[in-house]
Formats: sequence, C-alpha cells, structure tokens
Amino acid sequence: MSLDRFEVEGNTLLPERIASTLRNAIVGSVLAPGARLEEQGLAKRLGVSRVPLREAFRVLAGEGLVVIQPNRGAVVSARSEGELRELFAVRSMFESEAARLLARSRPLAVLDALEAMIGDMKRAVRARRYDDYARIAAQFHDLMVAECGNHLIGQLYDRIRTNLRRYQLMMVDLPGSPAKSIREHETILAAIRTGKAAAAARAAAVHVGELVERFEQSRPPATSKVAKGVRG
Amino acid sequence: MSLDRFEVEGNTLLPERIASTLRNAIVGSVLAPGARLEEQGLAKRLGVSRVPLREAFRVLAGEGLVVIQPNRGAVVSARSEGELRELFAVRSMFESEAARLLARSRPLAVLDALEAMIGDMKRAVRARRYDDYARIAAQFHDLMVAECGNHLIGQLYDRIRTNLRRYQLMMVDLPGSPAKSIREHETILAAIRTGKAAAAARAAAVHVGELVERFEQSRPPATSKVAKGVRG
DNA sequence: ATTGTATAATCTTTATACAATCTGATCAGG
DNA sequence: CCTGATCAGATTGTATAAAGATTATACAAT
Repeated sequence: MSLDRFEVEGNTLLPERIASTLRNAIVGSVLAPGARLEEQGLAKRLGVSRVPLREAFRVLAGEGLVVIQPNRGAVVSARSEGELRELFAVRSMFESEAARLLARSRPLAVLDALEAMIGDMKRAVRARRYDDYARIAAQFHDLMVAECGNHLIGQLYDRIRTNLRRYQLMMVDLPGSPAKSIREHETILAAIRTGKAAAAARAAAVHVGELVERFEQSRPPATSKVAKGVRG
Repeated sequence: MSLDRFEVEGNTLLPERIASTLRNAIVGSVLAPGARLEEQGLAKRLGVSRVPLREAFRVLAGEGLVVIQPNRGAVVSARSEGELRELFAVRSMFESEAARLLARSRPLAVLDALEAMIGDMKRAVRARRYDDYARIAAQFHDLMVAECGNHLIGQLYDRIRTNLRRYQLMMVDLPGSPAKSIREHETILAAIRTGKAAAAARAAAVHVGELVERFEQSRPPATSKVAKGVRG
C-alpha cells in the first residue's frame, strides 16, 4: 500500500515518458498553440519510433493539450479566454467540494499539514520570498484536493491544473495582496477545523474567485484569442 | 457551424472507432472488469492491426475504463462501490453548477426544450412507459449540462456518464417514484426560469442525491468489490 | 515441503519498412 | 475570379522483426 513511495521511476513506458516531455514543452510554451507535431521529425528528434509517439499523442489529446485532426496530424490545442474562465470555474468547484469533504472527515494529519503550510506562507511573506509563498500556496490547494477523500476529484483536478499551467498562471496565488490571500487560507482552514462544511466550501470558492479577479486585473482585457494556423 | 450535425460518421480515425467498440463492450459488460485485452487476438478479432489498437487502449485508459499495466498489457479496470460514490458526487457537482449557470444565462430555447421534456416525461409515466421516461429524464440532464455554457463541464460530464454506465445505471432515473422525480425536475426548471441560481443549484444537487439514495436502497449493501483476476 | 534457480514459452514493447489515403498547394483553363 | 486537375508531402494503417519482461515449468537445494 504505502510502498508506492518507493517505486522506481523509470519503469514507466516509453509513450508516457514521451507524453511527459511533450507536456512540459507545451505548458512551457516551447510548443506554442497551433504548432503542428510532425510525426517523422519529432520521432527523430526525440530518438523514438513513431508507434510510441502516436500513443503519446493520444494521451495528450485525452488531456486536452493537443487536438488530433483526422488525416492532418496532431496540433497543440488553442488557448482562449473562454477556456481560462471555464478552467477556473471547474477549479473552484473542485476546491470547494474538497473543502466541504475535509470539513466532514477532518483528518488530523492533513489539517496539521495545512496549518504548517500557512505558517510557512507567513514566514515566506515576511522574508519577501514571494516565489516561495506562491509555491507553498499551490501546495496548500494540492494537498486539500488530494486528501479530500474523493480520488476522482484528485484526478480531474490534476488535469485542470496541467491545463491552467499553459496560461502561465502556474496555479499560483498572484502576489497582489499576500496578506489578504493568507487570511483567505486561514478562513478556509478554520471552517474545516470546526466542521462547518458549507462555510469551508464557500470560503474556498471565494478564494478562487479572488484569484480570478486579481488575475483579470493584472492582464489587459485581451479579446478572445484563437491560435493562428488552426482552421475550424 | 451548425452543419456539424450532418458530419459523416465514417471520417473518424480507426483508433477512435476501435475505442468506441471496446467502450461499448466494457460498459455493456461484454468485457468484464479484470478482463485482459490481449493485443494479438483482439486485433485479429476486430480485423485491425496492432498499432491503432494500442492507441485505442490509450484513449480508454485516459477515460479510466482500462488500466495499462507496464509490460503486462491492458486490462479492463475494476469497479467499486467507492468509485460509484465518487462518480455520483462529481456528477452532482456538475449538474448543480450547470443549473446555476443556466439560471444566470437563461437561454430561452433550452428552457423551452427542458419544459417540453418534462411534458414528455409526464406522458410517458401516464402511459406506463417507464423506459421512455428514464430515457427522457437522462436527456433532460444531458441537455442541461451540454447547454450550461461551460464546455469543459460538458466534456468531463461525458466522461463521468460513460463510467456510470458501467454500473448498469445508465444515468437513468430509477423508476422508484416517477411522480416525485418529475416534481424534482420541475423544481429545477422553475428555479432556473426565475433566475434563482442558488436554488437551482440546490435543487439539482438534491435531485442527484435522491437518485443515489434510491439506488442504494435498490441494492443489497454489497461490500466494496474488487474485480477478480487483477493482481496488485 | 518449501525455497530458489534455470530455462522456455508467451506476450508486450519498440523499431522499421511499405502501401494506401488524404491534404494543401500550385497551376491551367474557363 | 472561380473551378478543377495535378502532384509533392504527410498521415494513416499494415506487416514484420527484434528486444525486453513476465509467467510457467522443471529441477536442484535447503
């Protein structure tokens, strides 16, 4: 059961390793939206054959990172403001539900870990290490969802998170107002600790909502952009 | 744009057609949980070669219907009471959010279609055609989610629905108390029509909750079953 | 009787080659 | 300008083979 932690990495199949490489390239904008994933050339560059590469395409297509256009090959999927909003909306649902579930089950170890993270956040802010702060805040959310008890939510959340990374948000709390953000985390945790499920859910949703707002303020209100080179 | 409806169905790629065939076999229990999907034999039986078959495995793995065990091939994934509960929980979230969104946007054509469906449900029940009733009720939920405005929710909902089908539930309203179920649909639609977003969301959640309850009553409280023939 | 080793058979995984089909672009003709 | 033919390039699907992993079986050792 908990021996999983000792699994040797590298036992993974080639298609998954290829998918991982391409995923990193996509979320890191090395492969831009609309970029065509040419089979032969890519296979040669990665030093693999076409069969596992094609399987990797299917994996990424299932995650929504690439689109397979019949007889025209795989293409990095487009981004849009609309998709971004949808991603945040679903993220909000998941985190909200995770908070609700945690408020019901209240696993002590998890709550303590969350508490510790808030402490780390405060220290990071005091030390003006805002990148650390953002990283810890992201871990806070990850832990909540991972330990909420609903494994399916965890799976789907991973997918959302991967897709959100494409928008250079990295699922981080934008450092607009760390103090306020920390208070929001505290509100969530307090509601969970006292078993107030509805309040916890609401607080989590509010927090994500604040993130969206801060994000939209931090960006020029760009009109919905569709990637070039991709025909409808 | 709306010409999509006239798409020719044979333009799809072979891996997707294979995946569709296998998906039907899995949700129809022709391929039972734990069944090994032997490449050679399956390729021969389906009249395809192994490469597109492998891609189909990846597609189904992404949907959670099969598990790819490194160097041991693809296996139909196990079912469990736990997964069933998780599926229902996520379904509830999605339908709830869909109802909320619809209450905000209130697209007239959709609301009228939903209204018409409730009429059809009533007629079906009066005629004691409970299978028709169940089918229409399922369409009611599908339409809500499909037209809620968040395309991502629609995608994820499809995945949930496919997985729920494996539990022989077919995403139907169990005909335990059609009259009550119809009232619940009416409550949802009324809240949407009057723009009461929170009420609509709550009504949708309540409805799914009732479905779960009816389902659990209709079954012996079977303990969490794991498929045979699958080694850890 | 149990444990461990060696070998063979089976299946998966990956690579490679080749044929068939589709796409997109170019270009000639109306 | 629009239509239709043509053609290179890419994708898709098949076939085959080699390499690696797993399982089964037999056999030796404790």
